[in-house]
Amino acid sequence: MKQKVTLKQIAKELDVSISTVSKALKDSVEISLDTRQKVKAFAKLYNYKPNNIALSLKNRKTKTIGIIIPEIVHHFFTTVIGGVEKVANEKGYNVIICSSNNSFDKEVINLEMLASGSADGFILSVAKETQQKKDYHHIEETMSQGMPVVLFDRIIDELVCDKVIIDDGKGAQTATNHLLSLGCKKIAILTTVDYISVGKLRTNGYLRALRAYDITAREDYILKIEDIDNCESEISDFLENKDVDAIFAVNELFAVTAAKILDEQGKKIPDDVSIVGFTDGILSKHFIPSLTTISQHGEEMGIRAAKLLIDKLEGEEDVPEEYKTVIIDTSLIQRQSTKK
Amino acid sequence: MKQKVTLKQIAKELDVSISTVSKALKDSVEISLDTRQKVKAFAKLYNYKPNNIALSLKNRKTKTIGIIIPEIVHHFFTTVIGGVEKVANEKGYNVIICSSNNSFDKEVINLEMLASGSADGFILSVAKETQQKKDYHHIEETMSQGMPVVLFDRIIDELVCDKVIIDDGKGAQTATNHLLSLGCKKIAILTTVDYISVGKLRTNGYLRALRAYDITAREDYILKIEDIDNCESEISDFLENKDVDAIFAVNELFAVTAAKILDEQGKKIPDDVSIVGFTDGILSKHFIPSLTTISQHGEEMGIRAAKLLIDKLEGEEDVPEEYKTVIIDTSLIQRQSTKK
DNA sequence: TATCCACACGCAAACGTTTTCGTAAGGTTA
DNA sequence: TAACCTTACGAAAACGTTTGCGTGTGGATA
Repeated sequence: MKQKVTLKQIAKELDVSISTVSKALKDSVEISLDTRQKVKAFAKLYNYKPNNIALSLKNRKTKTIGIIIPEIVHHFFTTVIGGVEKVANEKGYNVIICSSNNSFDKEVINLEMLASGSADGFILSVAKETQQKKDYHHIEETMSQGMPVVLFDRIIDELVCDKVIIDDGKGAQTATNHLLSLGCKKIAILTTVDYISVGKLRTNGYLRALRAYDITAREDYILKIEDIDNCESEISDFLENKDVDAIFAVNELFAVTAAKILDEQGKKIPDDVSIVGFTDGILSKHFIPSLTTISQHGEEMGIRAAKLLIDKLEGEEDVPEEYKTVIIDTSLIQRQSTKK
Repeated sequence: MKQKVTLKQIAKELDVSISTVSKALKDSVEISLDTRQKVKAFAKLYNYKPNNIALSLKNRKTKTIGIIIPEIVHHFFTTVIGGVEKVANEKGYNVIICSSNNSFDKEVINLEMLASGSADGFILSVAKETQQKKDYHHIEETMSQGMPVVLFDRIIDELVCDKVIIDDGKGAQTATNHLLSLGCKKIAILTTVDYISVGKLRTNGYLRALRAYDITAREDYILKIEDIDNCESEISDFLENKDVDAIFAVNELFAVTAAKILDEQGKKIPDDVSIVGFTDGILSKHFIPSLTTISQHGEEMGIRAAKLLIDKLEGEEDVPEEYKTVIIDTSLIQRQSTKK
């Protein structure tokens, strides 16, 4: 088992100094051609690779981006990661991914861990618990130590930093408008509790769309689901004996669950009830009927977030602070769950 | 913007030496109680956190596990990651995730990058291209440098290291047996091309099950799909005018795509055709009808892989090399796509 | 008073790099 | 031959830690 070879070892073998080896490998003119070639040959033979840790310590940067997301087993977030990776790799950055599992504590731990030397900056979507607690000290602290942070999707208005979001309200409005334009009048919404920022925004968009059509929103058409894991029974209770002709669901799971329940009730989609979801994931695409949905363009979000972050990382040190909020366009993908 | 505070700075402020600060923070008896308290108070005030990079360099270990997977936007792999994270976090390890995007080159780059200082060991599932090329020098090299590697799912028989797999053949056999026991006689299989190890193993399991039932396998009941992105048309062609009463698909996507096509052909599931899939993902669970499938227990795989790796990392240095192959049990999850 | 021992702390090396600066040897110029 | 310039290399600092060991101070002991 040959251990990793270091400059020191090469230097010893070749009976030159460490600095000579380092310079030779970098093709410095300070070193004679002869020595350069000898060193390089030796390095190649022993498969020398500079130690990243040492480089990080020396350069005081890691060339690594930290991503912290609420869930790793989640299609939307993974598409965002995909986008980040794309840009990061192009620019020679590595990516560390951690999941907070929607726990505030784990978010804090992960952030502090990565912040103490492992990453130069962060792309993050905050945990549910964090949004609930409204405690952002860990993020503020990270920024105040000079590490840029880009928030995406589940952002925090109070925090001054770069952000990448979709216009959740507008997306929801588009979805609802689509249903209205199809002639639907009794449109229910399946949404989340209010402390989830995106849930609230989407609910508002739904309400706005109704208002624009002079339709009075009805309390009993709004279901704020508490426990996602148990959404089936909540939705089932909600839909029982309810006379709706359309459903707007703020995520995929709610949409397909509703579809399933309607199916069991003997209702036809889209003939009896139309459904529009949010997030263009695998479920929407492959479900029968396939679901009309609002695409969030996750990969694009990742790309933009990564670019913003890298710009900050590679930008001038003392350029006046300037923070951007990028709003990614959503788009309606029309499929089978809404009639033409 | 207060920069990160270091031992040196604290030492300077308090007019003591760096070592005193370090020891004080560690509650060393060498340092007087008085000084200790002073240092700690100051450190807390300035929110001192030891620099991980420096620690890694000093200790020659990073307390980080590298995961390299073929795809990040993939339910099964993310569940594995979930399992790895669970164990890793318990044991104080960090996790770096990279995706090879099924490209050999990217796999090599990622591995070399992480191997040069960023991670102590690896958990990896190889890229399609790597299986095709049969070039494993990068993995061998990593191991020869003393970094343990645990392979999972898409493993490489030739490589001597820890492995975590499911018994793909047995799983496929279970699936096929299930169909046979329901009285199905004309069972088709939708599988991948042979160089994907798990695809081949599953195909073999299918064949074995048929043989045990004294049913001769028919070439025209076997579809080896080349291009996953284009599976719909391949499956559609395959299924046209084909008189089958059951389908075993080696993954979720093939299963639902087949279901969709059958639906369009006016065939009822499970009455006309039964379907069994592989991988218990979101699609299988939420599809209508929900799919009977073989669960791979991804999280469990992750947990076992992480444990194996950490055991190696924390084990004695010169204990005789010993490698384990853990086989995770698969299980049949019976749902609506196969009749009772 | 000379010796010894705790006590409390500092020095320095080490981890693997990069880079600035210094310098010896040899050659060129005046 | 003295002054100078190249060429080719080495020494050392720096990044932030940890830790073994050395050491000055003061008090206790003989």
